[in-house]
Amino acid sequence: MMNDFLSLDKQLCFAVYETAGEFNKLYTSALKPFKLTYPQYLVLLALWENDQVTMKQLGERVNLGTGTLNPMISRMQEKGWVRKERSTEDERKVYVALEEKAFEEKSSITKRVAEEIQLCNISMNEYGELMERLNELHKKMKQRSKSIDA
Amino acid sequence: MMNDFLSLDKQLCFAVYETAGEFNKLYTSALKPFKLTYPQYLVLLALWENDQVTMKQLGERVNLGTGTLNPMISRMQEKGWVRKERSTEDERKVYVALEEKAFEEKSSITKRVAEEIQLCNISMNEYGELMERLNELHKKMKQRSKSIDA
DNA sequence: TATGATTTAATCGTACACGATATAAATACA
DNA sequence: TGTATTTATATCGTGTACGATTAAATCATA
Repeated sequence: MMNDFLSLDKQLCFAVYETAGEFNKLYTSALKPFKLTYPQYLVLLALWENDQVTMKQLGERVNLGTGTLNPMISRMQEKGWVRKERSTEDERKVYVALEEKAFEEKSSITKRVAEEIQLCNISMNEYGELMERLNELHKKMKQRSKSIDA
Repeated sequence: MMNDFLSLDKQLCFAVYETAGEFNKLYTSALKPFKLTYPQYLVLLALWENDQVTMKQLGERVNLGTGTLNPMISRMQEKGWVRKERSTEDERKVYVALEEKAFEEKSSITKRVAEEIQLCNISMNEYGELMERLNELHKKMKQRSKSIDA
């Protein structure tokens, strides 16, 4: 029983690890024409939904700490996707805002990504099922890490 | 229809990304006492199954290129987990072999990891289901990336 | 209102991760 | 035999990722 569990766990951690890697490669190739990386695209997705947020809020949305996010946003700023604006009311806060370029290119970027994904022939059903189960797992893992912190 | 697809995709890539991140954190904390990282543990898992393989073979098993694997194996060598041995028959090849330490600590490492995982209260059923679906997806994504290369 | 605690960003050190390039050994074959 | 191609590993540059530390602004409260 314990052994079954261990062996399943071994397989699952490989599966998650490798699937994440494949996603990375897939998106990397789709995003290459735009000179965007996969994590940068995830940040854009978050910002397209909700612009003008602080670094902290953005970090919570994409699950990244300041040590990762800060240099990444700086690079995106240099490439003209976003700008940082320090709040005048509370000078600790820095707001991240989308630049015109990010709005203009939104539809070509998402279109390109969708085309690439569809090459994988994944059905909507498969997609939905997998995601539900991933989210269940994700939720449990987050619960654990929170209870550890406490 | 296209929009449903796009929105599902967006959610799925987030879900995979974040779940991979949570796995990383979970294993990182479980492996800390052994001074192992999560990718290093995956390499050990592969080597416990099959020792004495070349860098190339190992890279295929864990889905990592030489640019990632080589410095990682060097670090693991410095810490006494493995050793590199250049083949005398074909001097291009380098075999990776486990050191005694890796055999000795195997059971305490896997035990520690299993304990940590069980804190998440994941049932065997959930585990198995999720993995099957991940593997389906993974297979399709690999097919795609292979057909691109060709 | 001074000051200690909290909040927010930025920086630092270590370790992946990948594609591109370099190097050297082995093989193919004209 | 000699040269071109292939194969295996190593290195390089860029970009995540994370925990720990630093620094500055704000807040709480004595």
